[in-house]
Amino acid sequence: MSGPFPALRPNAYRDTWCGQALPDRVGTEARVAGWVHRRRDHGGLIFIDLRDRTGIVQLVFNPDGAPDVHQMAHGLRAEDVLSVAGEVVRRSEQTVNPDLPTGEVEMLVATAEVLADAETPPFEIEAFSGEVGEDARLRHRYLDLRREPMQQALALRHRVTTAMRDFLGAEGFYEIETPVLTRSTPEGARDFLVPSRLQQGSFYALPQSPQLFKQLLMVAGFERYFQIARCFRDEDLRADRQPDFTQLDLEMSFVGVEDVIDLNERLIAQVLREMGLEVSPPFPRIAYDDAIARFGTDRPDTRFGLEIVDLTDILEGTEFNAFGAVIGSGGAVRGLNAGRRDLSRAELDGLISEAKELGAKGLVWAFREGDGWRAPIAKFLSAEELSALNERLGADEGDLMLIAADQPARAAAILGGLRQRLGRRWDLIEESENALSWIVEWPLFEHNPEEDRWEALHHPFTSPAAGIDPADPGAARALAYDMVWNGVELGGGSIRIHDSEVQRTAFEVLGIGREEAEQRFGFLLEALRYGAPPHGGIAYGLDRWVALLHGTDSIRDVIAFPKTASGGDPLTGAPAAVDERQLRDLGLQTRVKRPG
RNA sequence: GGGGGCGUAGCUCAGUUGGUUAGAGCGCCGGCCUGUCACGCCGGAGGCCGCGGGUUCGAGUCCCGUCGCUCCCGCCA
Repeated sequence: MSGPFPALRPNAYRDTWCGQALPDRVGTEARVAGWVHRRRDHGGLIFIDLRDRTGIVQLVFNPDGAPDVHQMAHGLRAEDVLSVAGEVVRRSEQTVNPDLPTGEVEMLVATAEVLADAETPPFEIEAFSGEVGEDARLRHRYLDLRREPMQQALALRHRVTTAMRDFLGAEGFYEIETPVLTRSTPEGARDFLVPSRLQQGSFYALPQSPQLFKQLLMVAGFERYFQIARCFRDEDLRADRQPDFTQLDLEMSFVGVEDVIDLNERLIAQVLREMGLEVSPPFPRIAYDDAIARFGTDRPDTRFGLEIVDLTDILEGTEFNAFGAVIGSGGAVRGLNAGRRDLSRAELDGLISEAKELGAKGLVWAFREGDGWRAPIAKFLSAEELSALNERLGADEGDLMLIAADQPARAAAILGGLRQRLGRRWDLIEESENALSWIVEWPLFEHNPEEDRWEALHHPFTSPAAGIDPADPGAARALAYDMVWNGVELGGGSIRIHDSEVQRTAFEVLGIGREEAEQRFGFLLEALRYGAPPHGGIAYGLDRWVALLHGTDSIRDVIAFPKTASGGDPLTGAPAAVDERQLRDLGLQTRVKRPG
C-alpha cells in the first residue's frame, strides 16, 4: 500500500483506513472505523461520510439489505464513533464524486457498531460558513484538531521532525535529552521558576535553551548531538512566540563556521526536499552591518527590493538635515510605476503615522517628477542636490522616496519596518519563492545606552572571531550565523568559546565579575578547563519552520495545544490557582488579601 | 508596561442617525424523502447583545470602568 500511511494489521474495529478505500479494493470486504463526518438521510437510503485521519469514505445503508443496521444509521449524529464492515464496491458512473480521493468507490454496510455517541460539537468539524474563532477552537482543541487544517499541520510537523532525525542520524548525531528542571542563569529572557520542595527557598528554572548542557556534551566527547528540545521563556507572546516552544538544537565538535554552515545547508535542503521544496545551497550570506544598512533589520526578507539607501552625505549639508535616510532603489517604485496605483494623500498620511508607530519622529515623502522631486522638501534642495538624489536612488518618473531622519540605526529600523509592510501591501513579494540566507559577521557585543552597559548580541558563550579587547568591546566580531527564511528568523548559532579564559573575558565585558561568573557559570568554566574541543552549533525554531511550510503566520496553528496571547490555555484553564496544601509543601507563603 | 482592533443565537456574522417584538447563513430538534455527497423540502426551538456603572423619555448602538480574545511596540542572552 502506497501513501503516507502504513498498511494496517487487522484489529477489532478496523482493518482498513477510510482514505484507503480505493478502486483496488473493489470487491473485497473491509472493516473501517472513524467519526461520522456527515449524514445524508434520504429516509430510505442513508449515506454517511466516515472520517479518520486518512480521509473520508462514503458508507451506504440500504433498508433492503439490513433493516436493523439501517435503523441504527438513522439515529447517527455528527462525530459519533462508528465501526462498520461491508463490501467495497465501485460507484456507478453517475454517482462518482470526483472531489473525493475515494470518490470512485463506496462501502455497502453489512454490520455496524456504534463505539461512542457524540454530543453536538460546539462548532462544525468541517466549517464552511466562515472560519471558527480561535477562542472556541482552543477551548475545544481536541475537536479543532479533528479539522483538516490541524490534521495536516501536525502530520506535516511529524514529517519534518522525522526528516530532521533521519538526516542527523545519518550524519552521526546522537539524540540526547537534557534536563527540563535546571538552574536559573538569568541573562536574556525571564525564566520560568519551579520551587523546590526538598530544598525549600530554592528554585529550578525551566531552560530557555539547552545551550550550556549541549556544550557540556561536547566537553564529554559526544561530538555530534541534537535534540528536539522544549524551551521556555517567560516573555510576552506574539503570533510567532509561545512561552513554551520547540527547538531543533544541534551541536558539533572540532568544527568551524564553514563546517556548521555546510552541514546545515544540507540539512535544510534535505528536509525541504522531503516536503517537496527544492532549494539550492550554498545560500547567500549577508553581513550583519549590510543587512541593517540595506534592509533595516537583521532578518531581511530578500524576496523583494525596495532597499534602503543612505542619503546622509547628500542631505547633511542642506537645510533639510537628515542623519540617515532612505529608500527605494528600483523595486518599490517600479511596482508603483507599473501603473497599479498611485498614492493618495490619505495613503501618504497613513505611511507617516505607520512610521510614527515604528518610532519615527516624522517621515518625508517625495515623488520623482521630471528632473526633480514633487515633495514638501523640494524647495530646500538645490538642483545639484536633487540630481544627486536621482542618481543615488536610480529613481524613475513617478517613483516614491520616503525619508526618515534619525540616528542611522534608528532610521534604518523605521524604514525597514515600512519596507516590510509595503512589500506585503503592494504585492512585491513572490510568494512561491523561498529566500534563505545566512546573516553573518555579527558584532559580539552591543552597547545598551540606557543602562550604559555591554550586552551579548547572541549569547555570552559565542566565540569572538579574533579575540576580545575589553577596552573596545564594540570592535569584536562574533563567529555567529543566523538562518533567515523569507524574513523569518529560523534559527541562529555560533562557534562557542571553548577556552575558559576567553569566556571570563566575555563575562567581564558583560559586567559579570570573576566571583559572579564562578557562582553562576562555574560549572561551565570548570568544564572548559578539562579539555574542551572547539565546538559550535545552531538552534532552529521548529514551530516557525513548520508554520512557514504550512503557510501560516501563527505558530499556534502548528502546535497541538498552544497558549493564548495572555499565556493561558482555555482548554485546561492553566495557569490556575493551587491549593493551600501544595503551597505549604513548597514552603511558599500565601498572600492573604484583607478587605479594605 | 504602552497602543490598535474585536466581543450580538452553539458557530460565523449583520444590526442604519440612539427609537416598535434584535436578524441572516450554518448548526441543532421534529416531519417527509432510495443515489446523495456543503443532499433537498416543510416546520420549530434557541439571545444576560461579555460584565459593571453612567448619560437619556428610551442604549446592542453614546460615555467610563472592567474582563476576555487578537495584532503591534517594548521585551524576547
